[in-house]
Amino acid sequence: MSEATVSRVLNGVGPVKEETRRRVMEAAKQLNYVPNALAQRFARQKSGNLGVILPLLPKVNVFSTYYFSEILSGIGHTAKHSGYDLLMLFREPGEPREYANLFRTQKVDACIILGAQNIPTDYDALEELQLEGHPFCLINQRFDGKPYNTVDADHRMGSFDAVTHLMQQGCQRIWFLNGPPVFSNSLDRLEGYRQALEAAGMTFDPDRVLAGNYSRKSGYAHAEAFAELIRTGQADAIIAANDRMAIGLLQGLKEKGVRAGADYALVGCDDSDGARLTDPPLTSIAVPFYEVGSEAASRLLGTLAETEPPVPFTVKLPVRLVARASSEV
Amino acid sequence: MSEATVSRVLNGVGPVKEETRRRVMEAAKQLNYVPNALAQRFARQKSGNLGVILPLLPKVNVFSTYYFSEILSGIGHTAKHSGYDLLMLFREPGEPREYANLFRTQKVDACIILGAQNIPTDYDALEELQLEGHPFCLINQRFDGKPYNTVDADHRMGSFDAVTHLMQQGCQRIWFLNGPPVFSNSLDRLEGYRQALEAAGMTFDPDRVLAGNYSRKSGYAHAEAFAELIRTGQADAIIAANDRMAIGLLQGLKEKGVRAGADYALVGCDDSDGARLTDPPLTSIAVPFYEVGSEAASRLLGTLAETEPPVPFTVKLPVRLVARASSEV
DNA sequence: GTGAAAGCGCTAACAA
DNA sequence: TTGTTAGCGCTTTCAC
Repeated sequence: MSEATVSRVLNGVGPVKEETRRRVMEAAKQLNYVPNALAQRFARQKSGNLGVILPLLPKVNVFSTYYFSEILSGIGHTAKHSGYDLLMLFREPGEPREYANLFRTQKVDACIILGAQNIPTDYDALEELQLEGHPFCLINQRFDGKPYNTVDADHRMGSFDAVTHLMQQGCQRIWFLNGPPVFSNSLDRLEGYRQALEAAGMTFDPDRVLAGNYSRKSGYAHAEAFAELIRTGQADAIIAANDRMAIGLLQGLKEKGVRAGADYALVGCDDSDGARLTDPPLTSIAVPFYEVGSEAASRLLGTLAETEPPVPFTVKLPVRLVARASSEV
Repeated sequence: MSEATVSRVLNGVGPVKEETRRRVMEAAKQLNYVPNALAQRFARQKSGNLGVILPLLPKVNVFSTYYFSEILSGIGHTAKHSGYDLLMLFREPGEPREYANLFRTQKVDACIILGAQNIPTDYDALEELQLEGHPFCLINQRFDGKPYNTVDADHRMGSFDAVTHLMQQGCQRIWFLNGPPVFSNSLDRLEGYRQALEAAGMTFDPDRVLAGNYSRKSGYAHAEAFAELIRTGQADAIIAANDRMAIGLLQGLKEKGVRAGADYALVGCDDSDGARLTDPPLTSIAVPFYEVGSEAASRLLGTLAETEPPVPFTVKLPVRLVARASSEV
C-alpha cells in the first residue's frame, strides 16, 4: 500500500476502493497514527491558522476584559468548527505593525484585527494588506471610503435608542460622554445621539459632548463638573459611550451625593458584566460581541473557501437597549 | 552565494565572514525577503507554538472574563518575548481531551492548561501527556501526589488572611461559601479557612461551609438562608471563594435589607474588576493572575531550552488582601 | 483505483 | 569560512 493511497484515504480525496479505504483506516487505528500537521501544512502551503491581532492588555486598559473574551470566544468557536487553529498575535505599544509579514511567512491564512485605530500607523498596515490581497477583517472599526472587510455593531442606532429612551423617561437636557475619535465607534455613537435629538426636533449642541478615553477614570474625572450641571438644571441625563466611563461617572457623582436613576438618568454602552453590579444597576446598550466575533470568523474563512475573487463584506449587527434603574427619573 | 550561507546568516549560527553577512542582509532587505516560517518549522521539526488549552466560555460561566484575560495576557507577553507564537485551543464540553495529539501532530512544542478539574477525563489526559514526556504546565490546579508542572497562587494563605482580617474586625461567626471540590483552589481555600480558625483557638464547624459553583447565581441562591442566619445571630461574616459568588450573595442580601459592611462582613476572592463596582465595594483577596500566566509560560518555555531532562516545578505566588467597605462591621 | 516520484522551502551534517 | 546535498513527512501530478 503506497504513501499516496494512505494520503488519499485520510483526506477523503480521489477515488479509493472501499476495501482499501477500510484497510487503511484500520491500520491507522492500529498504529495509533496521526498525520503530522506541520508537514501537511507545509506540503499544502497553508498554515491552517486564523490569526487574531490584538493589543496586549497590560492590566486592562481601553479594552474591557468582557469585550475581549466575548469576541475571542466567538472567533474561537467558529474557527474551530471550520478546522482552523487560532493564532494569537499580541501587538505591543511602540511596535511596528508588520501585519503583511504574517502572510509572507505563512504564519496565517487570514487574520482578524481587533482594536485598530484611525491613525496612520494602523491605516498604512491595513493598506499594505489590502494591496497584497491578503484576507483580513476588522472588528469594531471601519475606515471611511475603504472597502475593508468589517464586522461591527450598529452603534449609531444604539445611541439613537438611548436618547429616545431617555426622552421617554422625560429627560430634556441629555449630554453625551464620548470616547476618542480614532475609534469609529465613537463617531457612530455620537452620530446616533445627534440624529435622535434632531429627529425629536431638538437641536444638537456640541457643548453637551464631553471627551473621555473609555476608561473608568475618565468617567470619574467628569463627575465634579457634571454634578454642577445637574444642580444648576443644565443637565438631567447623560449617555456614556461605554460602561466603564458610565460606571466611573456614576461612582464619582454618588460620592457627591448625586444619584443616578434619581437626580439624573444615565445610560452606558456595551452591557458588560459590570452593568449589573453597580448601584443602581446601569442601563446599557447590549452589543452582541460573541456574535461579532463568530460572524467575522465565518465570513472571513468563507472567503478562503471560495474560488472566485471574494466580494468585500461589511456587517452591522443590531444592538439592544437594556433598561435598568440608572435611567429612571 | 549558497542557500546554506543565507540560512546561517539569517539564523545567526555557524561561522560567517562579516563581509558575507553584510551582503546577505543587504540582499534580503533589497528583495524584501522573509523566511517561510512554515518551511522553517517543518525542517526544524519544531512548531514554534505554545498551546493554551482552555474551556470555551459560552457567555461566560465558571471562568470569569477577568481571570481569563489577565492570565492570557501574561502568557502572551512572555511567549512573545521568547519567540513563541500562542495557539489557542478551545475545549468544548462533551469533547474528548486529546491533548497528546497536539504534540504528535506537532501543533505545539509545549502547552499550558487552564481550567483543568480533578476528574477522570482530565486526569487521564494529563497522565498520558506525562507518560509520553510532553512538556506541559497546569495553571491554578494541582493534582495531589502528581509531579505535574504547576503555577498557582497561594489560595490557602488567602483564606487564612481573610479569616484573620475578619476576626480583627471583631467577627466571631465566620462562614465560608466554597466552590466545587474538583478545583484544587476550592480545597486550598477551605483549608486556609480551617487553619486560621484553629490557629485562633476556635473550632472548625463543617456546617458553616456552604456549597456554590463559582457563579454569581449560586451566591445569590444562598442569600435567603444566610439572611436568616444573620438575623438569628448565627453568622456575622462570610468568605466566598470567588468574587462572583460574593457579589451574588451581596446583591441577594441587599434585596432583603441586609447590608454588607454593616449587618455582616463579606470577603471575596480574586479582586476582580467587579469588586470595585459593588455597593459597598468588596473586600477581596487579590491574585496576581497576570504573573501566574507569565510565570507559567517562562518556566515551561525555559524547560524547552534546557538540554538536561527538566526538573518538575511547582510555583505558588503570594496573594494579598485588599480591604474595602464590605468587611467592616 | 493505485503507485512512483517530484517537490513544498528550509536546516544541518558533511565535504571542501 | 563556504558549498553540496540529503532529508523533514506530507500532497499531488502523472503514469499505469
